[in-house]
Amino acid sequence: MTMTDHKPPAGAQPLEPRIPDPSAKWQKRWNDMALFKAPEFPQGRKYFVMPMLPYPSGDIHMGHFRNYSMTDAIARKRMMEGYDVLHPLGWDAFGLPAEQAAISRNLHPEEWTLGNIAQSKATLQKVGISFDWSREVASCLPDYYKWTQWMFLQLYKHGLAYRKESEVNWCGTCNTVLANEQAAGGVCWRCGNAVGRKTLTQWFFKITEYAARLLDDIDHLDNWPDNVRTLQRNWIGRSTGAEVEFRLPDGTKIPVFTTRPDTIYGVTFMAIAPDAPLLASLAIPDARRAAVDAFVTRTRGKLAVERMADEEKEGVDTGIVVINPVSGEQVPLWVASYVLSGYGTGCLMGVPAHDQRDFEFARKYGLPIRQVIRSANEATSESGMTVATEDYGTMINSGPFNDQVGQAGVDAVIAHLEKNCIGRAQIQYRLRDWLVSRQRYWGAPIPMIHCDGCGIVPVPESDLPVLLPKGHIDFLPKGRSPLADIPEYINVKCPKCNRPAQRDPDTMDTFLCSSWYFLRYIDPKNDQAPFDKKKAAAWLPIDYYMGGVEHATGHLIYFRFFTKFLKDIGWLTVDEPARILFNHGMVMDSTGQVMSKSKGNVVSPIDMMRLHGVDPTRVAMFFSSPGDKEVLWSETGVVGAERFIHRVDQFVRSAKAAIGGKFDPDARFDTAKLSAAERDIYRKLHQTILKVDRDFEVMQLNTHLSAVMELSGALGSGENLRPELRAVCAATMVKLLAPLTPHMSEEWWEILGFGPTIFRAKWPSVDEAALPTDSVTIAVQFNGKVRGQLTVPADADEKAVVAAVQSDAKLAAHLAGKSVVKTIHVPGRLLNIVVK
RNA sequence: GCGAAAGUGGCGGAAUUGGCAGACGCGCUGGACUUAGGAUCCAGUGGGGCAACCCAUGGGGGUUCAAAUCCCCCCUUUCGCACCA
Repeated sequence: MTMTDHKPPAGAQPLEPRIPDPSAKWQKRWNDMALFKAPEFPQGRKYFVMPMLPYPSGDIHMGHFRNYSMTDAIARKRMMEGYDVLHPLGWDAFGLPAEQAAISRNLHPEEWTLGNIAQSKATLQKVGISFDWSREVASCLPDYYKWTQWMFLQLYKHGLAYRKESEVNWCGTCNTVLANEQAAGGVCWRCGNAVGRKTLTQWFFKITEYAARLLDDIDHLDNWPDNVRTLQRNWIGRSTGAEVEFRLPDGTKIPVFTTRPDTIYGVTFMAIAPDAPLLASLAIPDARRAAVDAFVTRTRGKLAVERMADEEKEGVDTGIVVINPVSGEQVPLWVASYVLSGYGTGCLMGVPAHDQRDFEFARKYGLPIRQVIRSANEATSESGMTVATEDYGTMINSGPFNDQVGQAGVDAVIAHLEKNCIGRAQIQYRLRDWLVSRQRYWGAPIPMIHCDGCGIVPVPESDLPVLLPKGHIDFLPKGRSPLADIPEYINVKCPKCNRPAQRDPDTMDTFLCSSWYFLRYIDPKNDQAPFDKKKAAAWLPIDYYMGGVEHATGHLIYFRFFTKFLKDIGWLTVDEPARILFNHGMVMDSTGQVMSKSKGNVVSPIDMMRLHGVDPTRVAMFFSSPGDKEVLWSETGVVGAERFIHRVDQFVRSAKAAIGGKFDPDARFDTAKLSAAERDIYRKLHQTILKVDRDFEVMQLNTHLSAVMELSGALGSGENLRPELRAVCAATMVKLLAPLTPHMSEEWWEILGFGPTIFRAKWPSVDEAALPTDSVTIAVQFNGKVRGQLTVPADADEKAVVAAVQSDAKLAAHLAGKSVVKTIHVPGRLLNIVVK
């Protein structure tokens, strides 16, 4: 990896920006006046805005620049609106790339990480983002990860952290296990390689205990994008149904989950996952033993992607029979590749007539198919079926349940199960517990000790942090944590019995670090607690959280989970962390490729700034598309931005020259005393304020800018305006631009004679009296086609407008020889005359 | 396969949510001023037609006085989930 080169394109002359860039001057002043330093406690109205915690992979790129420029714009507008603003940034500083860098260039991960942080921070300061740097956090520093460990201990104390042996996602490239969310689609989220499986004993968080609340509370996240809410709902995946206890002839229970208890008479086989723990404990008849073992070995050896790619369902008969507790019938138990060990009980009842997967499996192995549901329009015989019928319908061939319909049938079977103690209504979630241990060095050590005598013993809170050992460490992956090979680290005394014991050698998933960092921003220096409860109560929730959709089913679920947990144990007063979530679009290169270091198409904001200045670059980016859509980055757009800024600059200077001395930038004018031209401008000015407010709040900064451009176009040179109005227009335009062009606006504000900073000036408000117009231009349609325009008094009614049409020769011609069927008048918009 | 979103000039994108499609900008064309232009300013710019007008928001149907917007079918693209019983 190389740090971004800041050299101009080959052959280009070193150029001065077209407009002098005042950014350094203002950055220094802001710093000197501590403009962005948030108070400990908000005094008045508060606004907590933040971007998602970035991983410091090198210097920042255009994507970061766009993202932070958006939170910057929000922070600055809120400052002008009088809020106490908290706008912090920190670093998701643990994680694999640092370790990879350590291996490939013999740098300690910490050195590499802190170097990247320093460089990124320097760049962000140069582009003038309004972060309160006094609250910066880095998750890899002991004063931060001490509290990450503390979080782990709280979860453990409350029974939400546990260890279990299971088959887990294993990335052979990264040499570590992965959480389900990080192995979506069977590939590793970081390196993109196929994920394998491995049986290991690992730490898990019982996020499933919060599944219901995480799902239900999505309904209250009104200001989150719908797609994120849908993604989360699907990811958590609630299914309602029943658990049914099938039994072996010897009485051993084989519980299964089903969403269709009404199909229980249609069960013709049972299927168990090859890796289901239950399978190992079953007595398989000798005759079948070898075949079953061979199948299990073969299936379990496959990578997750290979298994998913298998179109054919495969299986083998175990020779075991299972008794249907409702019908009393005996059916064979198969091991089947399509059964997932992690869902439900890892075992299912096969109902081929009414489940497509079971149907395909039954067809392949010649298992019987029995219809037990009759739905409205299907009457095919079992042998003629080509697909399963999964619709609800009337129960048939179902003994005492015959003729029950749909949900009533489901309920009747569940009632029967419960009455006879052979099952119960149940809800299943697709969400799995969160696997949090990682076999790597560069993460927060898991604060647990394994003692032969006492078992698992948590590190006492007073002993935190458990520090990562420094010095010479072999980072080369061996399939176990590098910490396992450091005796000075691993060997400790048991806190309980004081006898020799071992530390847990693993570190935590970095998603833990980022699950609570927003709380640390609130109280970053606290060495007694992760944060102060009163400060948290005052600042939370986050008012505006900005990040990419890619975190919809990972970080954003974990972070909601932590918030709910901390509320439950009395640390927080909110149970949702963020009020507004905004998904920014990506920055792509001009060919539509995502900018990424590995593709080598990263554009550095530094080059752009040097060439064009900070604010023109911001304008070009904001202008190119709305905030939630991607940007295809091209340098051509910046030309328009420069021209626009230049025009505003001219206007501001000439307006100041015309007025000479002091003026009130928020002055109101009596429209009756203005000339017609002035009244039009004054109206335009206030219409612009209205539009800008509306557009800004939905991050449509492209139309925010276009509104101000229109205003600027309408103003022209401004020579036809009285100096007071001309100056107010200049001041207002400068304010409306301030969130987007902070440095230029400060400069203009100073030119206009104000100070010390525009960000303590009042955001413009709309003068309602300026808005009404006395006449409007409306479209005139005949039979829905626009045939002309007409300027009429603003309050003209339909009759008056029709009369105006009749007296307009060109329009009246369309009426000649026709009869009017009807007219539709939309005041201020159009008149449609239907003629025949 | 399932689910979600989106398809508008040469390009980025507007359109108060059913009311003049193409705002604003880039690019392009012409002009002005210039020793010069990657500067600035002015004008033009969806397609067709001398015109009245006609055609245009992926394609095809429909609802409506009126559709980029609502409904149905199809095509394409992007994203998410991938046997969740």
